[in-house]
Amino acid sequence: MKSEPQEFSIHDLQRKGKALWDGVRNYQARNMLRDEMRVGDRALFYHSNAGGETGVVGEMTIANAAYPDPTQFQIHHKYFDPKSSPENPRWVAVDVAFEKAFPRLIPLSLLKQKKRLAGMPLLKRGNRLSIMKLTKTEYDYITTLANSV
DNA sequence: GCCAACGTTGGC
DNA sequence: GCCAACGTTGGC
Repeated sequence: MKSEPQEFSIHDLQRKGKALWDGVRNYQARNMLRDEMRVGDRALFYHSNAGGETGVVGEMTIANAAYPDPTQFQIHHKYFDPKSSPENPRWVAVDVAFEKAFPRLIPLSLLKQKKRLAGMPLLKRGNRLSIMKLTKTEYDYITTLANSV
């Protein structure tokens, strides 16, 4: 799950313990939040658009299944969507819980070097989704990298 | 700041 | 439904 660290970082999540993962405004990503995420699922936290600090930074778990993203109804919020309504909400959010911050960032450049990660949507050309599935094998391998880099 | 690659909007 | 224009994402 991607977030720009200047917006919301792993350290923000660490401080809060639990947080609303809001602002997803892409249908494909929304469908994954809504249809595929269950309480207890594990997720990697990815810092996007972070200059030299772009990459995977930690782990979290899904603490609450998808429900309507409250920010879509807040007129002055940057995630406000005038086309959405409480009766017919368009966007959903989940709650995430902090698990761990890696001792150091796993840079995107390193992920790209690993042949066994080549199938990850994150590394596919042109992919801009902020929510992506990964296999258990990929997940475990990345957490291994976190401990060995 | 640049720009490729998308996604969305809206005229027709 | 087509498609041009525009907006966004996100790596570099």
